[in-house]
Amino acid sequence: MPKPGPRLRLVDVAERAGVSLATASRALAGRDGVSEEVADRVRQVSRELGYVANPFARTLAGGASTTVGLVVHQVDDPYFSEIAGGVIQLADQQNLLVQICHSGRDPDHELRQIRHLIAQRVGIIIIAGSGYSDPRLEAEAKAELGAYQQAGGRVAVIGRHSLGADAVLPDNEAGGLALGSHLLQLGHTRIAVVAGTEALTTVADRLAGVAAALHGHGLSLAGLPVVHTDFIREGGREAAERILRDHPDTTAIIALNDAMAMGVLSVLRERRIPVPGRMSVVGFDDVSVAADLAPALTTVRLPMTDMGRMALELALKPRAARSRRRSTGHRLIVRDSTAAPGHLPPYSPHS
Amino acid sequence: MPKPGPRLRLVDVAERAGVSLATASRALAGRDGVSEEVADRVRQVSRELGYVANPFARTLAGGASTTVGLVVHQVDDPYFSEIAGGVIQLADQQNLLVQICHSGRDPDHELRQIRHLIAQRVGIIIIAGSGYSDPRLEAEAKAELGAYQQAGGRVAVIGRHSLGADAVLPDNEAGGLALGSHLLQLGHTRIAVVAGTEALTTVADRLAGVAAALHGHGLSLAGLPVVHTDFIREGGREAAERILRDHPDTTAIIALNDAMAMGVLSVLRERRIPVPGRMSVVGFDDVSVAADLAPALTTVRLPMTDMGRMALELALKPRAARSRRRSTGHRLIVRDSTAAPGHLPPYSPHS
DNA sequence: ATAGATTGCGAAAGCGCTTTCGTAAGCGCT
DNA sequence: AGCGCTTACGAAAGCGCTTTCGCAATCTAT
Repeated sequence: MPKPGPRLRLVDVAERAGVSLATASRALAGRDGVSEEVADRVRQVSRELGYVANPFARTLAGGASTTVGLVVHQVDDPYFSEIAGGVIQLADQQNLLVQICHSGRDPDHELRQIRHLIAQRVGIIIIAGSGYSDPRLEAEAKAELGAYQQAGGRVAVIGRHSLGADAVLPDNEAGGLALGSHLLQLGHTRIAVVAGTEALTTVADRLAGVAAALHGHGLSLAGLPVVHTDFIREGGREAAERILRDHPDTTAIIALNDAMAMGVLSVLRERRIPVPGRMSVVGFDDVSVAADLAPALTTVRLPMTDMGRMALELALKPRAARSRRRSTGHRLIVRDSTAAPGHLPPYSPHS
Repeated sequence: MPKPGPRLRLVDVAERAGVSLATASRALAGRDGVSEEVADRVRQVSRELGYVANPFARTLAGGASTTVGLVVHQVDDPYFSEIAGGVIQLADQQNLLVQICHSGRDPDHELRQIRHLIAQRVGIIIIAGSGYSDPRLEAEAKAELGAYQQAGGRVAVIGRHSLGADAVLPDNEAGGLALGSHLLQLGHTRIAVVAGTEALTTVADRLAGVAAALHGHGLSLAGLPVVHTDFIREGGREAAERILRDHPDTTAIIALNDAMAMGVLSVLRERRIPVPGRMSVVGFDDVSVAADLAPALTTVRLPMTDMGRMALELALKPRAARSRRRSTGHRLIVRDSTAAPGHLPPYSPHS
């Protein structure tokens, strides 16, 4: 790995401005103890020379860190990249740098990333994405982050409530309920759920919402196929194939996120199963492409960009005595992937 | 901004291992000048104590930087997030941290981000996304990066050739040619091009390919509507509306990236213009959702994930005397959004 | 006027690491 | 035994910044 070379230092600026190093530092940091006149001169020289402070030295010397670490499950998943977009939007305004780390949906890796960020001494850590239901791992992460916060670090989490930090929380349960109710009202009863990894709390929450909807109609989740696979497109594909094979009379599929819904749709398209004619499909999140899919996906909208922004806002605010929670709105977006059942004869794998 | 608190330092490890600070540093860095026995002891203690070096101090002291800065035009554009995925994949393997910055497609902002990364003393900078045709800005960025490389920094660029650095280059012109030829062979002649920002070199290259295809069939780009808008979905929408208004007899639209193609498709869907029956549409890039669109998009596939990986590989290799170029394959992927023209009567805005 | 409180600034001490330089010990050679 | 040469390690100097501390100079109060 290379090492960068000589650069303009603060001493150079100080010299050119005819002041001491200390004064120059104070002037640029906006600390007082410097006359307006001198401060102006320093700022002026600094601008002329195009001086940019070395953040490593600054941080090392105990200065404030200006980078925010963002941990996501997967960078190239639209759900996370939209959240990242929101974080970056606000960070840019505040002149903060965002460092994105991805955990690959592996709780151990996530913990390692968090440790790394803490070691980096970033000032703010934002953790996006569902928590894991393994209590040991959550506890470990929580302890690590607790010490970090104790030491002055700021933490905010998105879509997760178990980390003892300020949180931005979509109402996953209510969303699940809305989705379930929508399908039930259309008249579906043979509903299958593509649930994603069992280890994710988000999955559990959304599932609980679906269960509640069913309960309201005198049905139960226990009687329906619930397939746990990976929380990504490929997982949706697998689940869809299993459902078509084992429960060919299913008329509606609830995927607990849009990525999996896209996988489901792709399988249905390959098999030429009409959506929504023969099968209704719903997703969750409303990622930006959901509206462009074939057919346009009925889903629950979460304001991902706002969620990212809100999380950074929370982290930026002075730390409160107890962790704050901000919940986000959600809205059922009905598009073309759902309809009443029974428009077409049921699918037969051998036809 | 908070400052993190006290942490385990290298001296602590050294003390516990009964060696000097210097020896501990050497042992952990794998430098020689330390006996195997002592080195083992230090590593052992370090592991037991869970020591993680402070990268700021390390970098400041002239050590190797382990973070790579990735500059993209827009984080939440799938084209870039797939590239980022590739970079991160390899970086993770190499135990490097990736810091993603986005420039918002603004060359000035991009330059600022680059300066920031250099100031951060990251060891590697990867710049993804088209260059700008403004020669002044490119020159400035090039100068900045040149000095950085002079000083030992590593730079790689993706899809851009003007920065005097190792580059991963998709053959945009050949891709444009493939797209043009495909439509011409289907029999289209009233083709419109949705070109994206004029200031991007990628746009110019792809356009040149289209022009070459036309030329081969005795046609010329000059005779066709070429609409320059933003290189994103919304730009595609605008362009599509303009084309439908001003050139209602168009039978095929070439969008120079998938994002804009998605915008085009969304407008056509709203107006209930059948694709490909009445209008064929092609994109460029083959982002992962392209296959799931309505209809599935005919496009040119670029291996974005590989491109990200390749760029980091190039940057990791010892610097060559002159900048290296690796070109990527591309492949026309014919899906359902293209067909021969004239299957249906032309669109009339007043029907 | 003089003591005490401000204010504006410079000197210098770190932050935690890497690296250079110096030294003591161990080696083979004459 | 004496010489150089290598090897293993410690002391100490910095990397570029922030901050504490102390000292003039200036100001307020008596």
